[in-house]
Amino acid sequence: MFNDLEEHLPHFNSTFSIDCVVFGFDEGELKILLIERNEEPFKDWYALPGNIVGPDESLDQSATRILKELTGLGDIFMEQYYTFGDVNRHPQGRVVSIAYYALLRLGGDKALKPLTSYAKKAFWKNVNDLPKLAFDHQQIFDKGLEKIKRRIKHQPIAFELLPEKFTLTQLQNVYELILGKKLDKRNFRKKMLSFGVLKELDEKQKGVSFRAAMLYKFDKRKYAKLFGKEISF
Amino acid sequence: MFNDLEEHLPHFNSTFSIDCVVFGFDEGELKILLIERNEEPFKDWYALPGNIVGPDESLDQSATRILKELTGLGDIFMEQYYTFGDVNRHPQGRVVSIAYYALLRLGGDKALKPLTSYAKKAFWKNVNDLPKLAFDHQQIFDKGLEKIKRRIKHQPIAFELLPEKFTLTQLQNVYELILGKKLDKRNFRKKMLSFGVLKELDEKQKGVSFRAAMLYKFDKRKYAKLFGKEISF
DNA sequence: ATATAGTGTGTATTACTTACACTAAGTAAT
DNA sequence: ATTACTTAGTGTAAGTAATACACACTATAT
Repeated sequence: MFNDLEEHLPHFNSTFSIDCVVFGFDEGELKILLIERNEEPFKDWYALPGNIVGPDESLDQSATRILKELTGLGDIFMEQYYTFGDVNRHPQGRVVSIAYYALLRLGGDKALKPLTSYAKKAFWKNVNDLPKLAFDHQQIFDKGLEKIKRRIKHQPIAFELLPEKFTLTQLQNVYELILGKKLDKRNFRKKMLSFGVLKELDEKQKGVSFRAAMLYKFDKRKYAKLFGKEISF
Repeated sequence: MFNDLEEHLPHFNSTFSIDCVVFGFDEGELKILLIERNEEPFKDWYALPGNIVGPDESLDQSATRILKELTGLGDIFMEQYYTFGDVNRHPQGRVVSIAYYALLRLGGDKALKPLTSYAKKAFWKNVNDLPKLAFDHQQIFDKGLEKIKRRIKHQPIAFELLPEKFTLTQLQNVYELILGKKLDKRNFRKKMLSFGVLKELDEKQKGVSFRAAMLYKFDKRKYAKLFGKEISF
């Protein structure tokens, strides 16, 4: 299939891979998905989920596949954000890695059963309490977090982390965790509601031992419109 | 050097390349640098400058080298912004391309004498009047323009396009061209000056057949500080 | 009934954004 | 020297958005 390449293009043995920073919001914490590696190099180390891009898949397809293998989920919000290509970032050769971040609704306890051989297991870890990571994955994570910090200020991506029905406090929580600072409750609500993408439901939170909060969902049509525009938080 | 790769990593013949969208501002126009290709595929077509990443250079180094070969200039502001990896984007094989944009002070008439064999010649072309481009380079350009539109709103990168001494009208011009809309002169000046990174010089524009404007330069120290923060234009 | 813990609401002040039009200064032509 | 031309340079008022701030309400648990 790639005979032409050998004949015409200057090339050397090289590989590209995808690495994913998968954010999830659960029990008031911002977490990312890590795996424990089952292969050399860095066997038994913790790492970001990632894999080699196959010859017949595009980068986006590859990222989607990796997440599917890991979580069983499709239709996840993801976005490519940076490509890491230092010469020695992989001890076994030249591997350029294209990084994606993903935002995931944790909601129910979705069991993580990686279908891949390269990972022993997968688990969620609070972003403020990460172990030492393999390769340059700490750097990849740092840049990913920085990216969604910027992004959340200008586009309504926070919803991607929440279940279908959520309270305003939960939404505020997501913003506070990503931005790393406290926000004023009244101002937050005023502003959020002013975007006009939230729909108040006739339903309240359940199972809490205090006053139950109203549940909201977001209006997908208006949300899609807003997504195109720049908002400012 | 990359023996390990052959032994351990799944791989196939593949290559990565860098493509650059080099913006320049000249005579009131926003331009980019194009080359006329001297090699197959797409021989004689116009294309963005770009090249294969060498085995011993990082992505940033490679991008810097490409610009140096093309313009003779070093120390150019550039930033990686997206990686294009569709399976069939290159007719001869799998080539993933990491895209950079660069902002360049045109100022004097710097002759463009490409030192590379793959380009017959290089020239500047107004962004609103681009010819048909090779590969997926139109798409790469589109995304690059979109990127600096976003970026210029939040970070003071416009200066990178201007000569050391410039007038406020020139600065406004850059903003208008990138954002693609007219701005109010008084409001623009008010806001720009409020950032506190501009220094008024004791010097005026020369060689114009009308009232000469004051020249400004920007204060690099304050500029560096501001660069870290988010501004909003 | 009482303690507890989180929900939900309004206003006043300040800062920022927008819209808008004329005079000043220099050059070129007569 | 006068005039015509072209761009430079300036202020204010009105509207909009951001911020700071405190207490009563409601559901549950004991």
